[in-house]
Amino acid sequence: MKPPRSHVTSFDVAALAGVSQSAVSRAFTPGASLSDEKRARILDAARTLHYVPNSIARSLTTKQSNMVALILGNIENPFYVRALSAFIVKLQASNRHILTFTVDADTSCDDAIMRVLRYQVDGVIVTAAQLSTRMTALCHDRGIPIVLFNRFIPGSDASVIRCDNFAGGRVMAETFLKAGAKSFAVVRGDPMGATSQDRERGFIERLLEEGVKRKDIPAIDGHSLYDGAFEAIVRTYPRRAMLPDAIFCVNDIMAMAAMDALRETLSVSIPDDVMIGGFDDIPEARRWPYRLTTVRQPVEQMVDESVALLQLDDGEAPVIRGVDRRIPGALIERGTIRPAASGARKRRKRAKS
Amino acid sequence: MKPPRSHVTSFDVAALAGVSQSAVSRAFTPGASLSDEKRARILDAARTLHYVPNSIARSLTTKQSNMVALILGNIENPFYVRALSAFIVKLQASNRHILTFTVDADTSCDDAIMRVLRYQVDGVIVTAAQLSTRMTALCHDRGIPIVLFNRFIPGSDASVIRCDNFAGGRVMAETFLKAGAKSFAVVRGDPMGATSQDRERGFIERLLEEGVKRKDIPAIDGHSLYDGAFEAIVRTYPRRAMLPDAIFCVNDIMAMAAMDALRETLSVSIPDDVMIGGFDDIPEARRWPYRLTTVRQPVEQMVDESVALLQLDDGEAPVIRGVDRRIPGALIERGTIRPAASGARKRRKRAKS
DNA sequence: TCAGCATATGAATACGTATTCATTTATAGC
DNA sequence: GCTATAAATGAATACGTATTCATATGCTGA
Repeated sequence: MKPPRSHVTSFDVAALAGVSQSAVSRAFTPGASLSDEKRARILDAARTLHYVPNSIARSLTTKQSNMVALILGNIENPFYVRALSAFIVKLQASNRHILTFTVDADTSCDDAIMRVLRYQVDGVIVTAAQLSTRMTALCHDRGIPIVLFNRFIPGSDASVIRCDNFAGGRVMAETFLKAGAKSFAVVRGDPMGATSQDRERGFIERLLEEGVKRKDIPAIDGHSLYDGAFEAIVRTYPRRAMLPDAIFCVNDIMAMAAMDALRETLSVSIPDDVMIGGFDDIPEARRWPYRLTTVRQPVEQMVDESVALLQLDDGEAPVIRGVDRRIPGALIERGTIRPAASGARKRRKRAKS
Repeated sequence: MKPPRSHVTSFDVAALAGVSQSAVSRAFTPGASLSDEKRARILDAARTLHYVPNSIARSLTTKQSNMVALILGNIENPFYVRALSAFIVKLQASNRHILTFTVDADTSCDDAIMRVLRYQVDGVIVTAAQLSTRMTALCHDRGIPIVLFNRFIPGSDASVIRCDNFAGGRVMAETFLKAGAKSFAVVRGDPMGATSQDRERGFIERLLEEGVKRKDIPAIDGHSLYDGAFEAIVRTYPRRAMLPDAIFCVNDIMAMAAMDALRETLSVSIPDDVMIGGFDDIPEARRWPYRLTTVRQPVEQMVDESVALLQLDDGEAPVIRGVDRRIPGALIERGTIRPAASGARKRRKRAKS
């Protein structure tokens, strides 16, 4: 029975290999000056002793933890799960480790940040959570870059990477219009969240241009949750006659909830009785019961740009702040919106020449 | 412009508060011996200097990183997302931090373990990934507890917490039998994985007892993926006449895929033309298009027991090994299996007295 | 008032590595 | 063969905290 918890250190390896501790350290540092013969001998010794370098101690001297914090709310939304997954894969590939936090959806994540700070992380990514400007300042003071993923916090100088939600909303309106819709509704998520707001505003703006009255575009609160949207839809539309031509849900889970609700309670046929538009293009959206027409968020690209903004590789670069990158989404046409009316009889003005 | 990256240390705080560095350390250590007056003064000084204790340095002396590694494969399966979420919440509540890793589904996670080891984590949780016994030994040598979540690796002395998959499979068979099914099929996940195998074996065992021939229970490989199961079902059942009475899918995503596939390609009606059983009870399973009858895995309890097994709180306890806890699942009856035949004309033997 | 004890406090040190600096050894240029 | 340069090496130190040890202080009971 060997002594438990006896951590073998670089000194032990050094002793066995007959070299100095410095040499052992160098053997595990790529690019360090060390003869091949000695390196081989050290690695051998390390293997027989089951030596593994202690990253904690390493971080203490390097001041580089090689860790990135990921703070996320609302993990119920598959979109954020996809983003999480993409972040993990991407960061792992560059030999970085991920410290994951969840906070209650749309709660301030200040305490999470405080805990993150203690770990000297190399960067912070925040998604689906509130963040005070004080915390941003705290991070920036310490040279820790912080990027908001699909979040926008007014007054903050944190960098943000987001989908062009406003344009996406417009595209959805355009698509409904081309399909001949004349009455509308929008299911929104967090009424305070910029993401939901932007999508809604883009949608409405385009409709206003077409002469639709603002008061004729009712907003339904779905709270970005399946159940929330399901119940809201059931409550709002007790009878089929009350349905508009088209409903824009600001994200896909809520669109799926709306479809399920309408089909279950009113046996509605989609898109014949009502058209549905979503946003995100989560994997479920293309499945058979839904075949949702939606705006795809370019997750991979958004993740790539977020990580790039962290500048993980040159530690001395000043932290980038204040970037606000909007990446366009792409309309994915599936079965919940009728194809553009072929007769071209609906276009009032601004008809494509 | 203040000097960037200048980390304020406990010495700085000590200087400002007019005390020793030891005192500052004690001010941040609950239960340490320090006068209230001095503690208040130190916390004040810390606040004005924006001081935050450095957990890295702390971990170096305490040999406690307060971090737990979570290694997961197949994040596509919502069940594991739920587990992930539960783990994060639970560990976060006890002030622990989570280091997240993903590995390719059913790939060995040895390299992830190696990286984890470097961080001196207090515990490791592995789910949906292979793990060599060598790695288990490596962790145990270092006193790092490791628990397999819903995984079983023969020959390993890692502890495992899992659902009683075998019993769950039996229950599903029983339910099909009570509903009057006479022909069956099973969609399995990873043919090598113990989880999938156990569910399948339990299912088959119960059917054999009823006189069903083994060769009459075809197995279809769905690879635990939605798309995998969808395609396998389409390929296996080109015509409706070929369908058995009941199909047991060893997890819910594959059950959903099977339902979608059968409805889309054959316009099959469920449960009238064919009954479907799942396993997991993911949130999607209860949604309108599915209303899946399934075996619920008690995620919360499984997570609680997993964390308990880590013994995070008494660091000196020897690591628990070799535990194999099987927690029973619960049958959730919804709409994809007909209710038990009321005429009670089908029960041959072992009829409930 | 004093022994006896619990509490407060600071100096010093350990934790395990990376890295600087000085020294030695190999390499190249002529 | 000799100098100029580059590579290799080890000793020593820094990183920021927790903790041990010894000392000082306050408090109890007689």
